[in-house]
Amino acid sequence: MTDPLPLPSEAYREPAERFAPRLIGCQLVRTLPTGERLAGVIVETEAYTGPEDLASHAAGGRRTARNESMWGPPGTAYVYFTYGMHFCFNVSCYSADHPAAVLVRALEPTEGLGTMHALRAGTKLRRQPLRDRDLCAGPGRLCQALAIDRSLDGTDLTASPYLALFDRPGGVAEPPVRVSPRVGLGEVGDWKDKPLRFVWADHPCRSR
DNA sequence: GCTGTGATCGCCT
DNA sequence: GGCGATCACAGCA
Repeated sequence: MTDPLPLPSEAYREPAERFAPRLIGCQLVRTLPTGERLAGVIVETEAYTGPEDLASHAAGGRRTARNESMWGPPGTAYVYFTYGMHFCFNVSCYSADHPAAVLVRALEPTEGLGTMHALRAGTKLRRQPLRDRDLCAGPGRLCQALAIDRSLDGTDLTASPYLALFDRPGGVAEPPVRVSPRVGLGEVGDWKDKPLRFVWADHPCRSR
């Protein structure tokens, strides 16, 4: 197998429904201001295809200060805050001025697990010890574990020293991917049922 | 494993 | 003023 290379720029130009499964098995690397590396392999994603997608923050072509990064060039990080306490990390794709993005929902943590545990511990007491496989098993969890917040919104993932994506290593089997409807959506008609969620089948680090 | 519920606040209507 | 691309916990199977 070969060492992981940066995800090539043409990969980001795919439509979200193709880019989302393409990201499964790729590596997300977060470098802290201290220089410490935190990393994980992507095991779960969701596609938000464009203005026609009623579940998207950009449904109907909505463009606001909050979702501006969805409209950025392919490879722009879109980080938003939700439920009063969580961040979610997305990667914009397809083309500039087209609001398509892929939500990264879960990672298998591979580097910096000690720091991830510290970041996830936060201020609240935890009754059960946190298992490694649960460190990044959800969109809010992985942002907390990798110290991703609104300050990274708009980051160019193809050129940032702080946040980067690497391709799957060559010479290893392609991960088995299970496709299903997206989760956590409100009333969005047909779009609720479309198969736009991609999960590494039976991976222990997928979200529940 | 599953289900129900409270927490908490920026953003849009 | 209402709600959300969620999480953790309790209680039950």
